[in-house]
Amino acid sequence: MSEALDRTLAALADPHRRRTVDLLRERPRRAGELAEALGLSPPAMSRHLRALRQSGLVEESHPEFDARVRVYRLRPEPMARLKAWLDVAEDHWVDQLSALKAHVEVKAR
Amino acid sequence: MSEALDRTLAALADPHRRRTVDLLRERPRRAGELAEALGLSPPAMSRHLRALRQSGLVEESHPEFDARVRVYRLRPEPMARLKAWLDVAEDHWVDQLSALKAHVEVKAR
DNA sequence: GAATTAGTTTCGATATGCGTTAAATATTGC
DNA sequence: GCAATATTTAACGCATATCGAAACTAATTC
Repeated sequence: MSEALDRTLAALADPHRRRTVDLLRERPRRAGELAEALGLSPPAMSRHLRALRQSGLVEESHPEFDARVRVYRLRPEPMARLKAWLDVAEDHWVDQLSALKAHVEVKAR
Repeated sequence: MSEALDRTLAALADPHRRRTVDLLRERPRRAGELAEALGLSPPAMSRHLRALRQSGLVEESHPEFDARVRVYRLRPEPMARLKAWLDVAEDHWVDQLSALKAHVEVKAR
């Protein structure tokens, strides 16, 4: 059922990958740009980008002007799914809170 | 800075722990109840619950009627923080989408 | 107070994840 | 064509996570 969610969470669990997502949230970036920003070696960065790609969080594209370069950009679905999962939880918290609130209010009279 | 977020995500990255959170979302539960529901041995469950406790996602309490039993319940803050982080991203998606939309609309004339 | 129950901790084994170095692929520039 | 650039893949070592089994703690029951 929520197999995809597990892979999303696993991908985001690594601090370097989460920072990568933070950077890609601003705009698409080149692999080398990300490596430098995170202080990672190119191989290490490449592996993280592969993990993010396999989780569906990012996608890769080659720019026209230089086919050596690979540009990564975020894909919205995984984050949207995660958000949806959290919102279910949030709804429940709201339920609990409003139930508590109602109980307190009745008691206050 | 977002050290707490990393620990939350690391805790949720394990499928058994995420399912545990799903179960605790409904209501607080005993350790043994969770172990049985997940098909985990008591030691395995205990270790997962410790990880969840250390991440701040759950808290433990002893019920009055039997001090051997340990009841676990969700704590809202970590999920709220995660939700807040996702909402920042969401805002950006909205920006990107509306920018794209505006671009398309102008072009359509 | 002996046996049972609920749960945790420890220990040893296996597996998985991450980083580094070195080599490989592909593309660009001269 | 040859050197340089951008990035990935491969091979290895190290740290960490997880599980099962056994031992342990503490509370309950009879």
